[in-house]
Amino acid sequence: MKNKKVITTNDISSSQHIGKLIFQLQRLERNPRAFGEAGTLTPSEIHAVDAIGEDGNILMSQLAERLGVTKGAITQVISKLEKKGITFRATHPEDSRAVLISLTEKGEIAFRAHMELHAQFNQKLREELSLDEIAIFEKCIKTFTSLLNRENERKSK
Amino acid sequence: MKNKKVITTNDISSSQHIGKLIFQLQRLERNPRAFGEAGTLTPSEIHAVDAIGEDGNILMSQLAERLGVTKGAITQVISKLEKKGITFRATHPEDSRAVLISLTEKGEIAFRAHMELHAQFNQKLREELSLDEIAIFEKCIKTFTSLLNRENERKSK
DNA sequence: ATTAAATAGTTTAGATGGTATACTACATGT
DNA sequence: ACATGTAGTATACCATCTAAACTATTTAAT
Repeated sequence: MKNKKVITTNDISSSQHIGKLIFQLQRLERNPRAFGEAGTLTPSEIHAVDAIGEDGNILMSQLAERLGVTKGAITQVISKLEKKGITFRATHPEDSRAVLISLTEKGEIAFRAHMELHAQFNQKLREELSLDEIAIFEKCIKTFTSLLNRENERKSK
Repeated sequence: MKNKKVITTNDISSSQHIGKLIFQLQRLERNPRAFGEAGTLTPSEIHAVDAIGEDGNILMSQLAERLGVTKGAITQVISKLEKKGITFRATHPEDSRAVLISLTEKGEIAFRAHMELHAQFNQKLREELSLDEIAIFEKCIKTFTSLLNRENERKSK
């Protein structure tokens, strides 16, 4: 039987906060969600919708790059979205191998519902934090992310 | 063909930073990793090791609660860890239904290697951010997490 | 004491989301 | 013209989770 904390240094506390953040993020990323008239979409589906929505239309391979997954994974998620009537494929006019993905009307609804969700979340955050705090928060997130990115790059070599 | 940004408000930028953070976190959470002599563990395995390591020993159901998954999921991950020689089961002395999980020597090695990884990461973060910034960062993370938590709770009702 | 209900953990089928690999079809450079 | 490269797809497999049915044990009610 041990004590709860074997090592006690001031860096543990920040780890704990970040740990809880990761916990909640993962929890959020595990469940499907309803997007208005567009119906229920899984996390990976809405991520794809988000990327397509921001670009207007996008190649399969660009989507793979952007979401950090293989082309095979994209084929699967797009096929599901197509079946749900959220996206549609079109052959690229100058390269018949390439496939351009776009949002249907229903897809646009899902996209806007998702944007709205984010906007609401950001507003809640602004209600609880000052502008200065948010500015620093963003800087820290950027630093944190680039450290994480370096970590991920290092590992994938 | 649309413009890259349909809507441009100042809350978009913070979304983008957070989006990238989530992207990198998920990327990190997708790949197994080597923990010294203890061998390679998948993300969910090291999460379990972490929780057990901090408590010394823990019941299956406590572990499920702590990791935010069902008991069935815990049974599965612990069975894998046991097969790898990282953890072992013991019957609770006062309730023969209950099972206490503990780390083996090898499990302790994995736990310490993981702690070390976190400590190194925190140190890098401290090199790039001031103490004041870190303090605000932690406050923001806490706020952000509790908002996320509320969101998750709302949904699971 | 008996018995019903609650609780701890396990098992298993199926959902989700990813990879690796082999494949088809098309494009491009020499 | 032909070898090589590239875009996307299909498929087998892996990791992780849930839900639901199950066993075994404990607790509570009468």
